[in-house]
Amino acid sequence: MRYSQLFPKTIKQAPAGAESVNHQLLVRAGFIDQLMAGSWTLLPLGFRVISKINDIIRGELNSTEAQEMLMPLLHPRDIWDQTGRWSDPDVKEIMYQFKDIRGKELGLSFTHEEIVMNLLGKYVRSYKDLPIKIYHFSTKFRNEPRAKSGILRGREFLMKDLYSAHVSKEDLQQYFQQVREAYLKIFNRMKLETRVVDASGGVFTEGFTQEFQVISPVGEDSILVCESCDFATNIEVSQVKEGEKCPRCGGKIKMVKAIEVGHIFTLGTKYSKNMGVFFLDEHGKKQDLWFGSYGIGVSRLVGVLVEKFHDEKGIVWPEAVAPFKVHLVGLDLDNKEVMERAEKVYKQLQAEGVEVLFDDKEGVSAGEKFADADLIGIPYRVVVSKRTEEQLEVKKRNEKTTAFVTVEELLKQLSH
RNA sequence: CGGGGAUUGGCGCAGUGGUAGCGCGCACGGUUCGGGUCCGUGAGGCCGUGAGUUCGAAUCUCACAUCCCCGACCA
Repeated sequence: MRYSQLFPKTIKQAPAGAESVNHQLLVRAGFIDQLMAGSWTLLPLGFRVISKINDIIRGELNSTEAQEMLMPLLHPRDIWDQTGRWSDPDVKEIMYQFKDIRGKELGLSFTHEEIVMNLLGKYVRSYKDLPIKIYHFSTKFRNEPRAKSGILRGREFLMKDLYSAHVSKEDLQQYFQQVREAYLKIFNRMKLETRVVDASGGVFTEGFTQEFQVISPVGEDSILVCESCDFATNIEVSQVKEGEKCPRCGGKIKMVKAIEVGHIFTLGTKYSKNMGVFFLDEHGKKQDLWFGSYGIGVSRLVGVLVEKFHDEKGIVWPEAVAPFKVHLVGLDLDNKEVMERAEKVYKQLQAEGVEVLFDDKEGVSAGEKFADADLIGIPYRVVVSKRTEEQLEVKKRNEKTTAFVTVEELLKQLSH
């Protein structure tokens, strides 16, 4: 991508009122744009980050034999009535519900348990049809009383939700553990350290759930963590208190703020029973399905990553989720020879499959280009200028030092 | 939904009753050329909306809307 073509360009000043770091930096660097409170456009750069995150999630979930699909966001009331959730006062607070022009009652999706169970009811007959693991990436709508903190809490956001149906509690629990491990890999790949905490299921279930929390001062949840091991628990359900000893290792327990990035639920047979969905076991006997659901807040993750990975100059993306791998900065581009060299490097990198953002603008000072590169936060900054001659000047965003290398050496460095 | 703050060119802001200004950005010319150079010229605004007060309102009053923050509530 040529920077001269990139929409939109960076801006110097954060919008009035933007206080949280992710709000300021993501807007300034041109990753997101606000439509209204809690509602954001993912601009081209932001969308590239989303795609990277989704690819990571997709890869790990597919290796649990889960299958990707896509479900509608506009839901008819009658399916939601089957579990009684349409009229649940807690649900009514967060679900957008309305009538269309014919008077048909519809809701905008804030989750898909009912829709998935309805789908399963059409296709599942036998124990041989199970287990089923299906997921999608889609927009979720939640009528939040208060949208806040940039992209961290919106009224409309992107989420990956996975649903699984099983013949038995044991099989569900086994898959639940498998998803738990997959989630840890997913967050690990984007360099996010998460604590897994037992939590309450809110409007979803009274059953067992676990949250994946990233410790951060902008977090909205308070969790109790052990200073010595990875023990953690949500204060909503905790048996231990701050200052006490860790039940696992005896270390000291302290309270910290954290952001929830994932939540996994064992939902038991409640949905299956309420919606009359069952299967026949090997004795021809009707059995309820064991159901689970598993969510990751994808757009929230973008904000969390910025909160965790930034410095005073801008964002510092972990490589796995960066919108581009290389920010190629051309200086002295009004010099024809330098421009030709920069173009050549740009094309070489592209030919090798390296994702590169090429700052090809003429008449822009070096300082301004460097400031933009720091703000956008791409992992490798590669300079071509009069000074670099036949070499490239490489600097990693998260390091201070620069090095002069050949294109071949750079490609080698990028490949591992 | 309770409390607080904000609303003036694209963005950030100043302007306490007498015909609207600065910085950035943008356009043009020159200058500079490795950390947001400098100089000049120019385009761009029903001062959030509505109702009042006044000879006269960005400025005073009231209502509403929108955004941000703190609570209550939650991927």
